[in-house]
Amino acid sequence: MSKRDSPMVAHLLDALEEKGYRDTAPRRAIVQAIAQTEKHFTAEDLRAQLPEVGRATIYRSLKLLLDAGVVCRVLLEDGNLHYQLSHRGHHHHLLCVECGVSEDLTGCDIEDQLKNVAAAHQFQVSGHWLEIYGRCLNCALPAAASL
Amino acid sequence: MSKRDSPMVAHLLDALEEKGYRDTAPRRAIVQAIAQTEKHFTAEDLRAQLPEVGRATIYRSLKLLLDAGVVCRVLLEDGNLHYQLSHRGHHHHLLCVECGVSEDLTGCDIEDQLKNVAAAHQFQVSGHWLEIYGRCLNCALPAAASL
DNA sequence: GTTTATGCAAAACATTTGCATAGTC
DNA sequence: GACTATGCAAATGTTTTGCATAAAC
Repeated sequence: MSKRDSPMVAHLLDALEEKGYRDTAPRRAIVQAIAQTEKHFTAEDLRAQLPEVGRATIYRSLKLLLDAGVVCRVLLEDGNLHYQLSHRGHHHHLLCVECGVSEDLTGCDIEDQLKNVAAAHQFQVSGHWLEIYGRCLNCALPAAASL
Repeated sequence: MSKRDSPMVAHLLDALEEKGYRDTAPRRAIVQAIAQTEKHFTAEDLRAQLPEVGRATIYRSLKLLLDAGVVCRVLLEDGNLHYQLSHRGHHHHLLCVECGVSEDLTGCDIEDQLKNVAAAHQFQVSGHWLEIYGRCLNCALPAAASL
């Protein structure tokens, strides 16, 4: 059970508890850091933010959060994989290439379309991974103004 | 100019030449290894196949081939990035999760659809990355038969 | 002959693991 | 008290870099 934390922090801790993982100080620190950002991040970003937490604990905790489904990986345009807060289940991401803000896109209805395309290649589709890159409102406006 | 090589090998060497890169023995070896597989591969796969070529040369050559647009990166379902032969320009991949065969999918027409979805989030789309996972004909048949 | 590429070894990262200690339940 | 988590350091794996030598043009 989580104490008086922000709703998001409580949600993340609950997800860990549900999986039988213990409520510890380092995990709280990690979860708080994650809850505070709307951007994607790397293990090393977290490490820089939380120098008091050991490297191994950061990597191990990220795996637990992934496993619990409350954090997911996102693929950046340059091929780097980062982490971010996530809805459970299948979804996609809108990633701002300027500021790094990322947003979950639930409700994915391209699967049918993919199945049709793949059928032409005699492929039986079992899944897909889609990332969408662009500019968020804040970043798109200044760019348009300076044209 | 490339000698009597397979058409694909010649195509790859030509792509390098077009960019002003020299025709060397290690590059030929790398290009031949790549031309011979329809699967995705890693730098270390190539290294195992070509022990006579130095590690650095493999990594450097892969970058050149990427830059020349004849090789691209694919994202595996587990988050690993591999390389594969590629059409130039924007395209997607059908990846067989059983045998690793991968096929290019040219003609991508989901951009409009993505723009609509993203507009609802006030995002201005500039690009996307889509990978499709499933089973190729050879792998789908045995699986269906054993049900 | 000038320029570019190679190979090696070392460096730079990123991630994982073993193990003794400390914290949680 | 039993079990799990942590921190550290070391091991592992991957990719990059410096530099002297060799090959291409």
